[in-house]
Amino acid sequence: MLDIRYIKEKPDEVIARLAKKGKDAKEEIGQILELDVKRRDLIRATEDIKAEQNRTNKLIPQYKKEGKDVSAIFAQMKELSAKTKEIDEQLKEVDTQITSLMLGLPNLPDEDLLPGGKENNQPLRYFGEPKTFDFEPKNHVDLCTDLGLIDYDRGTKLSGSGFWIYRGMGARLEWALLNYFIDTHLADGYELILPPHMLEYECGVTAGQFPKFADEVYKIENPTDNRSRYMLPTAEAALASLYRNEILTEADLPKKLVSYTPCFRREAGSYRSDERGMVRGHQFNKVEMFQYTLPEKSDEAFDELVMKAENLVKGLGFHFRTVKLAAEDCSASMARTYDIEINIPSMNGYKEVSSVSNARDYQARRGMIRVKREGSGKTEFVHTLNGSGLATSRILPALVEQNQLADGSVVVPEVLRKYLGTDVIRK
RNA sequence: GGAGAGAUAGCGAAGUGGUCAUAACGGGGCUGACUCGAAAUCAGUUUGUGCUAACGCACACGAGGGUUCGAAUCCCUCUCUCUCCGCCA
Repeated sequence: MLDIRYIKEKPDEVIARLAKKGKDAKEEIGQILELDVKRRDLIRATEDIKAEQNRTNKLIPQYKKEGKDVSAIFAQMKELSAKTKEIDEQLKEVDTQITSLMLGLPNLPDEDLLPGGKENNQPLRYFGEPKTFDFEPKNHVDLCTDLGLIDYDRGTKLSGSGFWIYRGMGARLEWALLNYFIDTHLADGYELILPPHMLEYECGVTAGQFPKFADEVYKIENPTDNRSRYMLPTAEAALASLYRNEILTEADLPKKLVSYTPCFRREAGSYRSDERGMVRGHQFNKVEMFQYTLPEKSDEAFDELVMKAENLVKGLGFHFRTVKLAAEDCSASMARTYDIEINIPSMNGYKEVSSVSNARDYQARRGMIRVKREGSGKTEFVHTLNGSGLATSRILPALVEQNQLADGSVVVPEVLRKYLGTDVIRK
């Protein structure tokens, strides 16, 4: 959620910045400003009457004690009460409209982002060299099938298209990756959080998925009660709500958290042909980094998260590039996002394996997550950041493709050997 | 799943229709006094949100609704917590 005071002060700037994200907010901003004036008028009107009600109300016990007639006061009170009720109803309606509009506005992109979409993404740095082969390399679907790492067919049998089964060494490789990620984060002092995999609606609102992007997540409805829950689309949705409606102290920050969860996505669109196999499914495993910081510390935290993600990819021996996303390619909640992309040989080009974002105070405003300042005692919204560290669904395909040998076996990266107990995966 | 009890400030807790929500009382935190320092003692201070240029004003007693001139207090619905029983990895 954006700061309504900022919208009021500089509406044109807000419109211009949102335009960089491809959002034409002219109409909404106009409506918000209009409703805000209306809202404040109503507040003043109802508060004046309430103050009078309170003053009058205090006279009643006094009059009764003195044995005076209170019927005139009762009549007056009744009138005032009717008036406030009427104005309060209008106010509630206006509040609902403003909230709905405010929740619909995406975050402002940082000033230094280029406008527009993917075509304006800027690679910032490259690490290593693309892998070359002196034989015809197989794609990961064939490799994983031949080596018995992934059972695509039976995954589909169990749950339909978009689901696969890790088995044997495949399952162990997956698990080894997750352990490597988590152990690295623990060594960096992050707290491991294992959250529920079903969340209530409010979590989606805070993270920024709801109300606009509700179609992207699975909804669970239980016929015996009428509560809905939503399959967790990313641990970010859980972690962003961890301190919802709480006031933290300065000493609490930064909170450095890491979660492992499966992530469930409807991915309602059609798959692109170059995303076969396990690159895009309805369920995948991800280790997610998350930070709550003081506002002035979030840039620093962002750099830390990017570096951590890069180091994980480096540790696996991948060539990668780090890309600064253009405004429109950042998701709605985020002020800035860097992607780390690796090369999957069969897919020609780079694929995102990590996405690190700074939401600034956007999520904190939606979830009322604040920090109390030590000196002034004032409360302020915290900043939230998240980054994948990492998702396995593209790492594992890339790993088997890049590390394949001519005989169809796959070399295990050094950092994973202690988890897997072998240095080569063979048939 | 069944039965019962509860939800008030960071914590414990009083308050059963107006004058104890400027939230008693207790304890905790912070500041000051005393002290070489500390403990003890004494004094002061300590919720959030909205509106306002400001003084201030309004709102919030788990959430939402209702009754009433007026609700922490009465009624309804929901959520959560605790105790006992049942079931259970």
